[in-house]
Formats: sequence, C-alpha cells, structure tokens
Amino acid sequence: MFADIILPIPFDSFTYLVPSEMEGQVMRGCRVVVPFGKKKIYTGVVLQTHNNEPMGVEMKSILELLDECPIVNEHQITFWQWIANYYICPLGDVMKAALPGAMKPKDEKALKESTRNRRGGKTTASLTETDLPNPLNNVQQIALEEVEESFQEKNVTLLHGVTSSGKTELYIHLISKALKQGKQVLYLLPEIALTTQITDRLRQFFGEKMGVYHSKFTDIQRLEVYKRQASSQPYQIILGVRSSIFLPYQNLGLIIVDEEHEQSYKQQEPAPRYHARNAAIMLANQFGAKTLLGTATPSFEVYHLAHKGIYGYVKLTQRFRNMQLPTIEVVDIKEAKRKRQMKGIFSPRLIEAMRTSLDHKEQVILFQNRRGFASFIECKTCGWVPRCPHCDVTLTLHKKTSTLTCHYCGYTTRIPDCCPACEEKKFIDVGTGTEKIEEQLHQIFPEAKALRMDLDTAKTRLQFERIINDFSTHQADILIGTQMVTKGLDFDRVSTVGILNADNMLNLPDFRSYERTFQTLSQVAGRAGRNQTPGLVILQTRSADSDIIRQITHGDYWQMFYTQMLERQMFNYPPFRRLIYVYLRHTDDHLLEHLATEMASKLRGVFGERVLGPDRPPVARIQSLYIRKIMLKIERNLPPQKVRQTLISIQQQMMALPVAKSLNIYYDVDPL
DNA sequence: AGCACGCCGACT
DNA sequence: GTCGGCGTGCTC
Repeated sequence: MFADIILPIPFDSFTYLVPSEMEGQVMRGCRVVVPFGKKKIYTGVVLQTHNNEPMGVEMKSILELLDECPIVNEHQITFWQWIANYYICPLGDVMKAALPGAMKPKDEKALKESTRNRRGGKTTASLTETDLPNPLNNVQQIALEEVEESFQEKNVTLLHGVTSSGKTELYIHLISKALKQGKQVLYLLPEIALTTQITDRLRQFFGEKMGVYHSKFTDIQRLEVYKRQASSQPYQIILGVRSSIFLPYQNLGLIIVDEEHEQSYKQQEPAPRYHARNAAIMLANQFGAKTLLGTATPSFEVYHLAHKGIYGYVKLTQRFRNMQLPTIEVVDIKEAKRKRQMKGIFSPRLIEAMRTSLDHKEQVILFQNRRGFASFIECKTCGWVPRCPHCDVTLTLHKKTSTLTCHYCGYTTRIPDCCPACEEKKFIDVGTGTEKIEEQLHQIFPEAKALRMDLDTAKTRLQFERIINDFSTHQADILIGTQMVTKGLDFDRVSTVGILNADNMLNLPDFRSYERTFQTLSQVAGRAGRNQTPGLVILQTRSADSDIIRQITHGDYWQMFYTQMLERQMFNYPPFRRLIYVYLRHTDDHLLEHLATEMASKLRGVFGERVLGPDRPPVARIQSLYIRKIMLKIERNLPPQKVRQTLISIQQQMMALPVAKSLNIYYDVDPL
C-alpha cells in the first residue's frame, strides 16, 4: 500500500510506502513522519492512500504515524486543492499556510503541557455568562429581514452600509440565528480591525462559544484553537483574520466578511497568494452555507456581481442615532501654493479648522497616505541617493535611530558621515513622511499634543491599541497617521479630519487608484463628527475640480463606480476580465529579459492578445533577483483548471530550456 | 525550500 | 598543495 504525502515544501505530494503494521491506520488527513532527501525528516499530511505503484522512483517508507484519526478533514482537503488549483501553487505551500506552525511534533508536546497546566482553573461556559443583543431599530430590522430574504435564493449577499450604520448589531443577530440552528459561524475581519474593542463586544454576547484567531497569537495558541475546532466540542463562532478560513469546520452555516473591500484579505507573500473573501465564498459553498459581505465602500468585483443580481444586495443608509455625515471641504493647494500661503504641507483653511477644534477642546485626525512617501536622503551637493545593495529601491530614512532601511529586504545601515560620491557632508530629506508632518505640526501648534500612527510606531497590535486608547481617552489632541487611522475606530471627540494630499493616492499608476482613493478617503472622512455635531473634513488636493474629487465629496459611490466601469471595460480590466500576473526571477538581468520574452511569446501562442508584457515592475530587483512581470487578461468564463494546466505546461517548457537553469516562475491570480 | 555535489580562488 | 565559494540538480 502507498500513500501520497503533502510535505511543507513547494511541491504537491510525494509517494511513500505504508509499512504493513500501519496499514488500515494511515488515513487521509493524518499526519505522518517521513524521511526526505539524504538526511531531512518532515512531518506531512496524508493526501490519499492507494495501490498504484509509481514507476521509476525508489520509494521510502513512512517512519511514524502521528494521529489515530485525521486532523485535517475532507472539507479542508477539498478546500486546499481548490486553493492550489485556483491560485496556481503547490499543495505543500497551501498546507504551510493552513496548519499552525506546520503542526510539528515538538509543538505537540508543548501543547500537551500547556493544556495540562491550564486544567483546574478553567471555568465552564454557560449561557447566563452572556447578554442578549440590543434590539434593532426599525431600519436595521428591515435590513436584517432583507438579508434573510436575500439568502433564500442567493448564496452571497452584499450589505452596503455607511459608517456607523450598525452593521455589527445586524451581524450579532444573524450569528445568534445561525447558532440556534446548530450551525457554525465564521466572522472574518481584516487584521487591523480585530481589536479588543470588537472582541469584547462580541464576547459579551457569545461568551465562551466564540474563539478568536489572530495571526499575532503564538503557534501554541493557534494550535489550541485548531485542535478545539477539530474536536467534538468546537467553538461555534470563530472571530478571525484571513488565515482562519483554514481552520477545521464541521457544519458552517454562515460566513461574515466584514470590510469586504479591504486589501489585506489578499495574501501577497508568500504563496498561496489567496484572497480570503473569495476563498471564503468558496468555503461557504462547500458547506452549503451563506456568505454576508459587509462594507461601506464595496469593491468593484463585489458590487458588480451584486448589481448583476448574482449576489444579493442590501443597503443600510441611515447612520446610528441619525448622526450627520461630515461636511467635506476641498482646498486647492495648487492655488494656495501659488499665493505662498502654505505652511509646509498645511493650508490656511486646514490650520484654521484645526485651531477651532483645538480651541473647543476637540480632536483632530490628520491623514497622510504613505505610499510613495517614504522619506529618503539626498546629497545636497551632487544629488547622490543611498540605495539598497540588494533591491532596486532607495533606502528609507529613520530619523530616530539615524539609520537607513530597505523596506523590501530589511537591509539597514547608518547614515553615512559624508557622501560616497562627492565626499560632501550635507544631506537633505526628501519626501514627507508622517515624521516630518509631526515636526511641522509642532511649529504651528506648539501646545498641542500629537500622536503618530504608522508602520513604525504601531508595529505590534499592542502598540496600535495603545495609540488608539490614548487618543480616545483624549491624552492627545491630534492623531497623525497613515491608512491605519481609517480602520473603523470610534472616536467621539474628533471634529476635524485633514486629508493632507489626496493626489498622491489618485496618481498611482494603478487601474484601481480611483476606487481605492474613494474607499480610503470615505473611511477617513467617516472618522469625523461621530457624536451629535457633524464633523468637518478638509481635503487638500491639487485637482480640486476633478470628477473623482467631486464624487468623493458628495459620497457618490454609484457615479464613481459607473465612470470607472466604463474605463475598466474599455481596457479589459477586472471585474470584466480576470488578471493573472506571471512573475519571472533570475540573478542575470539580460538572460531574464530573454527568457521573459520567450515565455510571453509562448503564452501569446495560446492566449493571443490577452498577454501583455513582459514588463519591468516598479521595483525591478529584490534580494539580488531581477524581476519581470507578464500580465494576462482572461475572460471570466475560462475554466481556472484549464488556464492552470496551460500555464504549468508552458512553465515546464521554459524550465526545460538549457539556458533557464535557475529561473524562478510564480503566479499571482487576481492580484491587487 | 533545503541539501549535496562539483569545479575554481586565497589560505595554512 | 587544501578550504570554501555558490551554480546546478534532485528530492518519493
């Protein structure tokens, strides 16, 4: 008897001999220990057992069987195979993403010890530990009924609800109903939104029936949740991030994907580069479960399908307690610059609005998009700029530590004493990061206390929550931040929100830049005036009279969607076509150029005009490997299986070329 | 992804 | 004359 084993390496599976004493015990989904190569020993998962002896390979035997019964169920294996197929990556990579810490035997021991220690003090959950959900108001009640009605015929429903329209209340009611039917619920949140605020709120209603799954948990903690889900008393609700779609479920009835439009649902690196929202819909289908997608600013992909009637659509327009939407005022900084009225990055109107807020002891949020705005240094004399020796990027300045860091590979060096090109000693800062805004702010409002929130100051969830907490308890007057400040956080004393420069988001070379700008700016604007008085949003831009700025200030999602869709259709972009990026990497730039051209021409042989490139991506070298990108725009109705087969076959032809020695090829399906 | 095998430069 | 560099190939 033989067994195909998935190993934590980038291949699908390897066939091993099942020792006669293990026959009948080695089952699909069980973990086994196997030898690999000359000296490696891996823990793998049985994909299947069979009697077809593979030809031309000398097989090794399974060394040890770790589980009496499967720790990966049939649903999961099917799901893994779907992910590997659709996202064009090996099963081994999917397994690595799906199992906590690859469930290594040594982790197993640690778990047994940790559970042993915890037994005795543990209180059992009871229904009386939990509260009843708040009654819904009229509007919410109607929306709830609409969602349930929509689920009668549609598997997926979009809940389009403006900020603070009470989506969470609605979720709580839907979850309760699913639980009453004895079904499990998965509630997905973007990493950054999974705060103690939301956890506590749900814990209040669902108590110990709910498990929380966060990527910042230790391996042991995640293993514990995994084990519990595989046991006979699993959590009925999982509140979790992206990767919680891989937990074992037994009878899922409902998946909620909150903030459906969030980009962090797509795993970028490493493979599998999956989209948790789309994968969740697939997972729900496997169980015959329903999926609710919630957002204030739907992604085009989802809105398009809702508009076509493939997904259900429910709109929730009224804000909680009739709160007013903020007033958005556009400030033309081109004009202000011309008149020399700008103080650094601050227009007179923004300064005035901030002063009014601060005088009333109210708070201010300043938003600065980070992308393209990492600051770097330049030699004042000759213009030399320090760059990463391994990647094709400038090094980012970190003033506090006087260092320069590469955001791609982590290479860090001290600021040089003098310019290596001309030996002069003066450097100037280029680019405006949040750090620099903090400096300018201190000059204009020396008395105000400011907090900064970006990837540097909020590296961990604890740091992030501390900043949020300090700001919401009014220990600071101004919060300066990147994307992070937009993540559905409730502050009730914020009366002014300043968007420092809307243009650097709009002008990104990306077909989604308008959609994203609309989403981000709507989210930021939603932070203003959450109590009785409407807030004021000052939006600084150089393109004050453009359509997109008008659509943002009017909150006109439909108009924005409509105009953008015309362009998407014209240029064959999603949601009309499906995108696949083919990446090629090699140490030799010239050889790579040749190979990429060759691969593109092979692809054109099959896909014709659907192939674009190869192109040099914006960052054309990472960790000493040069990169090329080929873009495929394929019809939505082409079967993913066929596309995958074609791509893999062309990849094999490429790898068979004698010159393609250390060529590396990988795919990004439905890239962001 | 690892890891071994194999053929070319600065060291005891 | 050897130790070790990383290019190349293979892993059931």
